Amino acid sequence: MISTKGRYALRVMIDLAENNKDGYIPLKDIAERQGISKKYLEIIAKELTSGKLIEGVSGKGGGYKLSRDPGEYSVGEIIELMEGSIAPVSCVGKGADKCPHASECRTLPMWTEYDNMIHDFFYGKKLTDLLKR
Amino acid sequence: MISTKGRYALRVMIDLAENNKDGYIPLKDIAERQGISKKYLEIIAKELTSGKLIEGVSGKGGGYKLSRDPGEYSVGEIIELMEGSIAPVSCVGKGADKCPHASECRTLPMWTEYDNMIHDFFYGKKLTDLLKR
DNA sequence: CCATTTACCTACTATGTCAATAGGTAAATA
DNA sequence: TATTTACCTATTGACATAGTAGGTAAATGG
Repeated sequence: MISTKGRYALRVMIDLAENNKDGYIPLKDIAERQGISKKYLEIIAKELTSGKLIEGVSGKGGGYKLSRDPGEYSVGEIIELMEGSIAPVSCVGKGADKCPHASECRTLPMWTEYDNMIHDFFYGKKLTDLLKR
Repeated sequence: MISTKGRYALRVMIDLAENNKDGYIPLKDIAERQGISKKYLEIIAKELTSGKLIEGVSGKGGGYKLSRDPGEYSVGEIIELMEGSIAPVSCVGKGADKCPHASECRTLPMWTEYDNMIHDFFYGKKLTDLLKR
């Protein structure tokens, strides 16, 4: 299950991409447009910032903006940053804990296949694919 | 993330399929072969039973057996029974709570596409595809 | 017939994650 | 210099996960 954090982060990125004309965009505006608590968005924006996906400046006229062109973001990297990992089971993916029974496991090949499918799906999708057309 | 319950359930089904020669198989045997707590397996077997995927009889010589031919099971129905739903987000799938912004949502089409992909993957896989060859 | 084996039942618990909220401080500008 | 903004730490209630504990009921092998 993809949590609200991941989903909200995606909506923040989309909002920033669709309203990128006038410099920095304050969280207050995004919160109002998206109907999400500003306080909760602060947590999300913080993580997006430390992951170098967006940039923020304080003070009047400040806010956030994308640090790259919208087409340069994959949905996968956004979700993976927020969720930690997209892996469907602990036996596969990034920090796979190398189960000792891996060689004779009946289900591991399926999980691996599944993990690859998910990875391809989300890394194939770009932020621009989600914008209003 | 697919929980241990779903994964263990799958291993129970595989174990039953691979050892179906001699009638009913006691949980004790499965627990030993699979290295899973018998107590925990009881919970899983109970749910598999109430979902009509397996059948159990009490007493000496009792245990569990598959209620159908292994080829008649899809991995999807096993996981869905244990996890409740495979839906990746609350906006799609079985009990989708029909978000009021669905019509203008930028991300819903992607979640729907993702949900369909997952569904096809797991319902396309049969229990026999996981057995030792 | 009875001891043993098995499923089946209810309850409990420790740990962790999720989805926020609360109440501030620091920075930048109009 | 007042206001607006990001940024920081801490806390909370609800829920799910991954089991454990301690029994009762059913069926059979001896």
